[in-house]
Amino acid sequence: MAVPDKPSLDGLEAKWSARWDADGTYRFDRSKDRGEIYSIDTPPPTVSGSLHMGSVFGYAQTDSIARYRRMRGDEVFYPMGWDDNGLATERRVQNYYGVRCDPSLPYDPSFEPPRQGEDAKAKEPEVPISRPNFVALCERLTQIDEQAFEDLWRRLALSVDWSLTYTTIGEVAQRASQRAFLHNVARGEAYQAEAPTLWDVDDRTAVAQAELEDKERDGAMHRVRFHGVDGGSDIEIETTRPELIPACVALVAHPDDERFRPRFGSEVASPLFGVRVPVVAHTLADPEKGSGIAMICTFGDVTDVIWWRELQLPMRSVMGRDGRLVAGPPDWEATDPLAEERYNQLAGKTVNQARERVVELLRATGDLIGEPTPIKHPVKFYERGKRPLEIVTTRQWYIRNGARDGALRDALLERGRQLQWHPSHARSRYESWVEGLNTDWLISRQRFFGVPFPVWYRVGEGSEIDYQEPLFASEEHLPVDPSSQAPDGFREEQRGQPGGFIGDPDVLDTWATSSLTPQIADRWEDDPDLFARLFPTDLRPQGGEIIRTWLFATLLRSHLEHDSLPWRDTMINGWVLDPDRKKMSKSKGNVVTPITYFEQFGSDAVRYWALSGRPGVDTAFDEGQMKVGRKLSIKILNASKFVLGVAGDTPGTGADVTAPLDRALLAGLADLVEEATRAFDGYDYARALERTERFFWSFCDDYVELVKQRSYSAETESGTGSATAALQLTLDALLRLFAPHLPFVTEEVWSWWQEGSVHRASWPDVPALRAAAADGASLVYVVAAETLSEVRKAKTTAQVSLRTDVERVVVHDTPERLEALRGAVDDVREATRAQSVELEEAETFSVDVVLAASDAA
RNA sequence: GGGUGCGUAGCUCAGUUGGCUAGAGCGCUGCCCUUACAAGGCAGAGGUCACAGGUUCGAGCCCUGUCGCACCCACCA
Repeated sequence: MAVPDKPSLDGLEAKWSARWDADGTYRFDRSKDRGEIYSIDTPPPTVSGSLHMGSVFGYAQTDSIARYRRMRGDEVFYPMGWDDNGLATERRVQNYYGVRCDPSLPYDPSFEPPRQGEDAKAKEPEVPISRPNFVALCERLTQIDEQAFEDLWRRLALSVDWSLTYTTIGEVAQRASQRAFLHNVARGEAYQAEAPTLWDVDDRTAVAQAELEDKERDGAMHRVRFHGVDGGSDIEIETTRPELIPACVALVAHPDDERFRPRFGSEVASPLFGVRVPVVAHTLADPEKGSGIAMICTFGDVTDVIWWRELQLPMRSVMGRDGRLVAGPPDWEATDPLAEERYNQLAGKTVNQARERVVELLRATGDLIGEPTPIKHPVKFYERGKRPLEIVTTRQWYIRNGARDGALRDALLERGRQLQWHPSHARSRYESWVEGLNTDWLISRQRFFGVPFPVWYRVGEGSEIDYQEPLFASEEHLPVDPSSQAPDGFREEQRGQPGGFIGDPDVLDTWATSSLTPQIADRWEDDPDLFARLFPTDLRPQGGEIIRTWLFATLLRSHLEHDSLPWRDTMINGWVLDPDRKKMSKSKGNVVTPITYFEQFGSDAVRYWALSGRPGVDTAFDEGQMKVGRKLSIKILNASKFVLGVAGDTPGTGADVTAPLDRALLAGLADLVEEATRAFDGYDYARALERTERFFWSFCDDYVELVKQRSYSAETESGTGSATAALQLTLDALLRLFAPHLPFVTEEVWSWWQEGSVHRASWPDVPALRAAAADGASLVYVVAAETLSEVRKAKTTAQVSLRTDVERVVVHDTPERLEALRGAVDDVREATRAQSVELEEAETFSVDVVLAASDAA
């Protein structure tokens, strides 16, 4: 293809993405051995909403690494996955279609959703539909969303092999998730337990520690009187949750607290309900807080759970799974009709309603001391939740994660040290998370769109369910759906019948699938040959905010299943900040959609912005950087057009590089390649880009200007062949160096004069450049460029055109630098349009410029 | 309470073994239609490198402390 007269960026994205797809440019060759392969464990984006610049930011960075490794000769395994299972999708489906899943409803084969589209948000009540109908809608919408994501990624030029794409709800992922779970069970790493659990009352599901988020909320501190009994005096406590007084099981103070020491072992009676509770001691009670003594309820917060467990207190739960107080008082042992009547005023109320009522009652009985004091305090939320979490007792599945096992915890910390973190300090976030784990990983969710547990339970003759000995699916049948399939040895008709079975109704935490992305993408036991060529993988790129979830969980699963790290390196990308330095997020309403920026500046320009962000560093969203990227791309087009115009569009001019200036350029180019290589090997795509860009601008401004006249000359003249050879060699290398960052424009220029794709070309070869540079000394180029710059400055100061003729240029400099300049003095004379260039020794560098007589000042 | 990162030109940021007058881009100002590029090019102004000590011949870079910002972790009644 020839060099166009008027090069342009328009249409490059569509043209080249189609070509790459047709040519299979990024196709993975699975016949390669492990040692030849560079495998990437790509983050599967959550396909539950709009696309934002944060995704573009991190994925572009990963892609630059993939492209670099490919050019270095590695066979790059770079798949894409879609994380479509889980609550995020369910929420989106609810809003999008105006429906709600009610598992008690029967399947309706002719169901069509009442509405469609996000803006239809929840004016009308949601229509309840069956679980199979709901799951079908989830599948329908995720397919639409996944296509939109793929289009975006293609526009961004992610060099993934699209034939490798997986989804976290897909069959491969389900099989891997269930298999890994069964292995965990077999090794005793997964277990079920009935225990107090953090519970989201809106989504009606248990949530795990990793999904918690503290939020500052307005609250009020209530000072409340507990009544002395058996001759003891009253005790005042402070609480933010007076509605839980009926769930109170004890008061607790620090064992060394002299104020309460005499009371330990005695009892007090709760206000309103008159329930006798013991006064107990525990070191977690803080004498500084409140009145120094706290009430323990089942359960107000996670500290209550610890006290309850360690002090072996009774259970008096009042919180329902719907976030309302349950009907009828808890087991108070001694029941008082008045107390019962008071409790019944609270039953069925939400937390806030119950709190109000309790305060009224306390005020009436005189047990509220003073008025409630407004405070701000942190409250635990599910990270995507609207209301605070409650704690209810439920049966759940867990995987051991080191929270209760020091040896496992130490092993995981050691794994963290074996992993290569980029940047290295990202590891501290992992370590503080592992060190702070306080519960095993709760992996069951009371939700619908997810991977089911491959588990059934026997139903006894009296219809009681036997949770003690679950029936597990056998591995050869995976994936299974226990809600529609019967366990071995049973028939479907026995479902729910005495002597029959029931399926486990829960689904796995989405992270219990996502934590297996290496096994899913690499096809694990489905394709052991492929797995052996890919696992453990080379790179895990991801955001820092999911170190505690995705990274930790993946490392844990790999440690348990394979006794190895899942990857060798991890690259942690930063946040995208809006211009006000706030993290961009949908909830803050400050996100911008990438597509408008692709259209306005071009994909390469958007990538340029993303790849200017240093590894791991939070980076401001900056249109200015995109403008710069666009300018750079256009400059590459034009400079290439010039080079190929004078040097010809046939690669390899055959001439030797002989001129000192040309050799100096190539010596500098070799240095650049070494530096860019070192940067990329350390995952510093930004440094590689910055250095390459700097060299390129100098090449355009200085070198091209210096050799312009010489390269225009007829082939026979001395030095012409040297210049054109150097120009070609440099353009060739620069296109390769820019290719990982700016895939479209480099491919376009490459196509003007080279065979194949630049993205399958090799990374520039330093020894070859050194050989071509021969004795080249960078100083020649440096001094020549500085001299040229001084002359330009003189002309600018004189307010004359740069093509104005110059009578005389006198360069004052040290002998060493003058000697260097001597090799390029003809080029300097031509470029400055000077009649003569004279060199005079001096202590420091300076240039006298005498403009032509007619223009001279 | 513990931890991590960051504080360099009006703005966004480079500055990797401590080394000559601290850099880039944007923005601002001025000049130039130079046969690759006017949706461009060239040049200029602009900085007590948060602050205070210390190590060193020499510190933006190393050490100590202080202040500020962001984030992470934690049993916050």
